[in-house]
Amino acid sequence: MIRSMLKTRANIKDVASRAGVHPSTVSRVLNPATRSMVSESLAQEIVRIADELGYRRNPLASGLRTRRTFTVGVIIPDLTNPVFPPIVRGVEHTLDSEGYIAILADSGSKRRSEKALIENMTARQVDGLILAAANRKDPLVDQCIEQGIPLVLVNRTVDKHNVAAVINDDELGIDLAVGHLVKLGHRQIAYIGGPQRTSTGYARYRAFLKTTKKAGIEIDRDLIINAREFTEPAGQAAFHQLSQTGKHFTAVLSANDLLALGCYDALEELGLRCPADISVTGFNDMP
Amino acid sequence: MIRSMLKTRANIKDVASRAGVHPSTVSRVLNPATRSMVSESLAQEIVRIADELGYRRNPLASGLRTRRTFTVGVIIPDLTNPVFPPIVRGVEHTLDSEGYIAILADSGSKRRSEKALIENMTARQVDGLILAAANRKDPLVDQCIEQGIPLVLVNRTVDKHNVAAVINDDELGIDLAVGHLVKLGHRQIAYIGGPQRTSTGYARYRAFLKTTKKAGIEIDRDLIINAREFTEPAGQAAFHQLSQTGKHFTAVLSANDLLALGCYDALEELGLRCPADISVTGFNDMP
DNA sequence: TAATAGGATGCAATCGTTTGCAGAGAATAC
DNA sequence: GTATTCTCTGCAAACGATTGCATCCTATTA
Repeated sequence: MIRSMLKTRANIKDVASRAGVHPSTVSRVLNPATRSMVSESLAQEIVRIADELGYRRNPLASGLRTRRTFTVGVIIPDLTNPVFPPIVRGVEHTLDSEGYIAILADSGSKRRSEKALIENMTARQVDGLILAAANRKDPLVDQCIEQGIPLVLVNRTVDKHNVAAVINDDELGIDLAVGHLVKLGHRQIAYIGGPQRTSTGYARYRAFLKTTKKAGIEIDRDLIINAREFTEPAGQAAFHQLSQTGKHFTAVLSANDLLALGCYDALEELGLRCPADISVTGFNDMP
Repeated sequence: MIRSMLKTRANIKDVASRAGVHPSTVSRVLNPATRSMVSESLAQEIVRIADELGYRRNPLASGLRTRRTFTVGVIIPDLTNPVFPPIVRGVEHTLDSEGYIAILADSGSKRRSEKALIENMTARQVDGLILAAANRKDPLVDQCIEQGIPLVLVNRTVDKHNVAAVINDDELGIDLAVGHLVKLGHRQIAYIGGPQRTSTGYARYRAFLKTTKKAGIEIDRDLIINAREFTEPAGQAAFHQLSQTGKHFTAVLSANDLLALGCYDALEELGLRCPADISVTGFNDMP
């Protein structure tokens, strides 16, 4: 075959000429929405020829014309944070089943690069964006909405707008954690929260206050520390800060598992044992 | 401005007409390789106008013409396996710095879907593929090579061809692990290996045999089990199988951390403690 | 001063699809 | 038997960029 030497792949024109029809006819057959326009017998013949030639529609060309790329951008702050892989996996799987693909970007939590990434993705004509790194007030989100880019937030949400967001029930989670600690007999509970600029950090902090109040537990404000980041070092630092207050506490509730891990590090440095000396509870669901 | 009402974004024609030149001139200016063709003063003017209008090249159109999409496909068997996120992150970061983006797909270790994914990605005209899921004999890899698709293997490699692969030094790793156990005084060492169809599983198995021989350790073949998968349940099952041999061993070396985790599960079920009763060593570098 | 070289820009075809419009028959209505 | 409506397919113009070729103008050379 000459074809195999010249071009890498059959295009719509090849299929058309092989079937003795015009490319537009082939296009119509291969598009479910327009398939009914062409006579059934011819349609079948065209389909046959198409996959005989191994034809695949070129998404670039078709996207150029239709402005749909069946592509969505996924921006994650840090893929090595164990919260995200399962999310990404699910997202990717769902997209795949609908014929979409995911463009993945790890922003490394840098705002600058997030802006650039969004820019890049919209230039690439993604059909939508999935953000897992939004802050409560987020100019980037504002901008997307303004430009009319379909947007879904994951894990976190924003204060303004009402943009689709899939998040978990922070209040319930904190409630369960507090309940658990209380049931174990803890009364002096410290709290290590996350950054208040994030919806999760903020919601969990509020939930902690509310839940402990409801349970009738007195909380010393000095035993509440909101870390600047959801990271292990931040948790470690926060724990040290707690212990430096000199106040007594028997349990620590962390707003996030990475923070909790940091607590363990600090415990070890201080020669304390868990749970013998102090209980540490996290939030997400890491291994 | 009428523009803002009609189209979403300035295109090359807009820039051209605003600058009073032909689109081709704009194209040349914006392409580093051809920029020198146009007079410096005009070039600067065009650049100025371009970013005044917020012009971004449309990668679909340009890719259609040039057949380069600055896109690479990344196929991972299971993103929730902690080995992969750092890899993906690194890959993505490097690609990004070169103006490429990553299309991520999690194959769920299914061969069928891998084939479909590769198909999908090549249809989308990716400039290259990164596979983290190759088997030692891999028809999919053969196919890519045959079709001339640039390919890089990560984490695992194949027997045939010599395709670029970035992998770690399995032999060294096993050597270190065995050395460590020996130094601790272990002599009865069991081994839980990975699937022999993978280069990692195979190489580590060979390395184990070689290293223990070198160290003068007698290994009972019954205490070597190669699991079918690199998963926690597989490790668990393998450990049970080991204990059912009734043979004595004081340490287990696992070819992978997930397998090691499975061992812990099994230990717990058997009421054994680690490291008091038995030492368990893994391989990769999970938290 | 005429011939020639060279630099800068425009022209138009092309990449592979999609889709509004038009036209050709065939079928139906009157 | 003519008029009207369908049904099916082709035509050609987009979509937004790139690039070989032609052209024009200016500078160099003999």
